[in-house]
Amino acid sequence: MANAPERYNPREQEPFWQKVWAEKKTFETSNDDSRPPYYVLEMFPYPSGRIHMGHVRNYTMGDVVARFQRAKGRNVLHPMGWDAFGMPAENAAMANKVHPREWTYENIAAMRKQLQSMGFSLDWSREFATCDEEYYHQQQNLFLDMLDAGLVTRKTSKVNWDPVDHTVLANEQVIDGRGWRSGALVEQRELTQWFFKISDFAEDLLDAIDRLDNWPDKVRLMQRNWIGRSDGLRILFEIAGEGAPEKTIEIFTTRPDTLFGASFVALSPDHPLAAELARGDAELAEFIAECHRMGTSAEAIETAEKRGYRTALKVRHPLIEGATLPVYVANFVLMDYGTGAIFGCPAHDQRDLDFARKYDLPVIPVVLPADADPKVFAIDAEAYTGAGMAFNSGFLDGMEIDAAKEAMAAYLEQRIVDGHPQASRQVNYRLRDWGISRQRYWGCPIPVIHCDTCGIVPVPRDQLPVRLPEDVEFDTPGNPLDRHQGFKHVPCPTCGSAARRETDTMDTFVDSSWYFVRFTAPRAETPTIPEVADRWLPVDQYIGGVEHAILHLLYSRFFARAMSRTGHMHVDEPFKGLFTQGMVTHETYRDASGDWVAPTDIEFDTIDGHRVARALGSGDPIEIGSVEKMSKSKRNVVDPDDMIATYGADTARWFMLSDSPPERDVQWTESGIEGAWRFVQRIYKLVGEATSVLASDPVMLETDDSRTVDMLRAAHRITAHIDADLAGLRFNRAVAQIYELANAIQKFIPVVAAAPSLDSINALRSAIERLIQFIAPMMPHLAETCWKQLGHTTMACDTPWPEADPAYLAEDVVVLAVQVNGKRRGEIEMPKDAPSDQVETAALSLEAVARILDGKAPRKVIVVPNRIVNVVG
RNA sequence: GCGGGCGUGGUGGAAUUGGUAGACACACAGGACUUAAAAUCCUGAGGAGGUAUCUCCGUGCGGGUUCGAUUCCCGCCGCCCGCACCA
Repeated sequence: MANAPERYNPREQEPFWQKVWAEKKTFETSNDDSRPPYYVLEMFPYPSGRIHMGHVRNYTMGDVVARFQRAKGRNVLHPMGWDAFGMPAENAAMANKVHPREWTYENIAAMRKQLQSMGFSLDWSREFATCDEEYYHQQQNLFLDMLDAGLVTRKTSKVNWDPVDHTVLANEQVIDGRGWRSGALVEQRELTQWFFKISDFAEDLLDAIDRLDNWPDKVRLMQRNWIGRSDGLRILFEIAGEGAPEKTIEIFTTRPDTLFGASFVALSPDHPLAAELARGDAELAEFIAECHRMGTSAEAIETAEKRGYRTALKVRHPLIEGATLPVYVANFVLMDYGTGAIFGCPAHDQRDLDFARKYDLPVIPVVLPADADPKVFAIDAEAYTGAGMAFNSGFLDGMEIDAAKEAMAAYLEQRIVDGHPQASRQVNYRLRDWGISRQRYWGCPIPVIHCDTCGIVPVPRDQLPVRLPEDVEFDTPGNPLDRHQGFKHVPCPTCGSAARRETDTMDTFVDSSWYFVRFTAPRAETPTIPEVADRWLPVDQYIGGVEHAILHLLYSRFFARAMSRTGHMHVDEPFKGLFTQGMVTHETYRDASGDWVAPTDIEFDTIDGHRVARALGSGDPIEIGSVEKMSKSKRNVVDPDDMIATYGADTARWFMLSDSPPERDVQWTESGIEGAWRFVQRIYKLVGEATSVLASDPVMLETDDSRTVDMLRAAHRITAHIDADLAGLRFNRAVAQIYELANAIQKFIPVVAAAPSLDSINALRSAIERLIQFIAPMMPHLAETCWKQLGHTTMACDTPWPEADPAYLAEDVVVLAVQVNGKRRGEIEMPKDAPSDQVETAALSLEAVARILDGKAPRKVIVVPNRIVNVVG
């Protein structure tokens, strides 16, 4: 290339190629395509107004996967959309008097432009926002289908109320007793709410985790714990004496083996029996009221001591003739787990022990640790919860815990109390139904009508969608829909009398629980086209932040099941492969007064090998602080737009993929981005040099220079590595391999230039073309520019992925390390697969080995073929 | 408290099933080019000692298994994450 410019200019090249891809519809995906499908998806963004570095990292990874799979011959679906309902739009409406719709769509337009400037291979023809009428219309259809299928329920229960956002939160959305979004301390309120019956699927959601073998173990474990299966026993305790409102109390336990150590029974303050007893006991009523005031925030729970109120009731011990146990109402017993009642065995449960010490109840050890002496074994301040053998326990004595549990269950199941078996096996889950009612405007309206005569009436399908009204006020807190007379007051669809429209909207997590299905047929007039959904799903590779390990991923797994049950598709697990990427971090800086300072306001220097920072302009000293997740409050945010303007998208993409393993946090550094920039320029220069050498006339046909074969060997070896690394999402390792290839080519170019042969020119062409193809998924614009310069008229992104030729991978000579007593003392070069005795002889003949052996014969020689020899002296 | 993960040069990080620790990059130092700087290119480098060949020590700490341990086992120390009155 005669007039090739010195430097690569991304400001010219990037928009150019983006325009070409858009015009050629390069990345638009057809549902009818004979190539095998591959669905790669990154978690779609909330349209906050600007993309951040976390988006850049997330979508760059997804784009590498998409472009790689595309080059490997797959029909790739790689869509993008917007998780567009939610509170921030309403907050903006309140603060700036702008309608949430307007605010949201403006943000989407701005962010779409930013994403497009990154050059992602997205199919923009499938784009939608969850606040699009089309989308929430279909979501209302789904809701009604789920209602018909019995997957939706309405119940009155205690709910988490966020006093700042004026709305209800699901359990999953309460973090450390605070609203996940507002951060406000959550209150408990009694409300009637809509629920999805996710707990119906608890068993299946749990079992199927075992088969999600392309998910991180960490996420699988978190989901397992969240579902929280525990196997236990419900046991009936007979109430002793007369005058009690009931004959029995049913408790739940996972430790029936410790029943002989029971010393009390405790009821939840919300237990119906407790309420009944309180009617005749003012003091108990006061105690229960006090418990309710206590709140259930994490802080309240942690600081609350175990407290109980001793009722007049006693129950008979199920096994010990004549023995009775006192019945307490205790503040630590939860009504919505198990039966709301427990038996306490203080010796083997810390909480029960604390309670027993406080109220001076007996502590009877019934599990003996392996080495303990039964005569002296006693419980002091710590309960024994480990393994051991039952003792003090009648027919259980001598059994290990598991056997004792089983024996107790089998025994009690046979006994009849009050007409029922005394015990029944019970599986309990921590997972609760998913409350989806939100008292907000900017969400998907729940399509039902409340009629005093007909009850709950679904909005007829031909009247869908229930549209969000435009004319709403955000001046007062609370739900604008509830104040909107035209929206709220409607005739009953069944009887025609005056009725009330449901004014709650759905939790925005509903929107994100099926968007990945909708992408397969985004304009369908039904929620899905089942055969199309079945073809694409499950998503082959889903990529996003680990913060969604429970909420979003569990809800989506539930939705896939619900949608399968209602016939919208036939795939139970939505995401075959899951990858959770790390965060983007940056150093933090503070000035003398302790205020955070933005990196753009600082200049850096190196003094005595130490980095020092000064404020731009004033020159005041700045303290370099810890590396933290980029956040506005710490002012350590770097704007992707600035990076793209300065270095271009490819440089930002390359930096995001280099060095740090994708699942770990990556630290954004100025030197790192500079390094990426230099590599972009280096590749460009290398291609320029290679191009001129490739154009030279070969002076001979073949070459006897071994460096040509070495070049090909390296190129093919690296091809194999990169292939495996990209398939396994080990981008940082692929990057290292690409550097090696670039280094090898750089050394090879002068070799070819000095003595161009047909052989060496072909080897160089093969190597440099591979290099460009390897960088193509990572730096697509640079790759296209280079590809063109290498004389191609087709695009790099349309070129099949290069293969590694096994002939070049096979080594005929290997270097084996030689150890003496496990210490490396030298190496030998041997033909591949040389017989062990030859290897041994060669190793022993090494001077260093002979010197250390000092004439003595080795005791043993271990030969690991083609790897290592260890001489044991 | 329960559960899980991590700990390797100045830095980010490599290292198949236990088999040559430190690939690749960043930063650094020296050199070349330049009036000079930037850019670029070349060279060096885990630590200690030695002119060099070389020797010793080295993957948080202490043990163990093994011909051989960053990798497996046991016990500590430190950091990070998740759950948290779930009976």
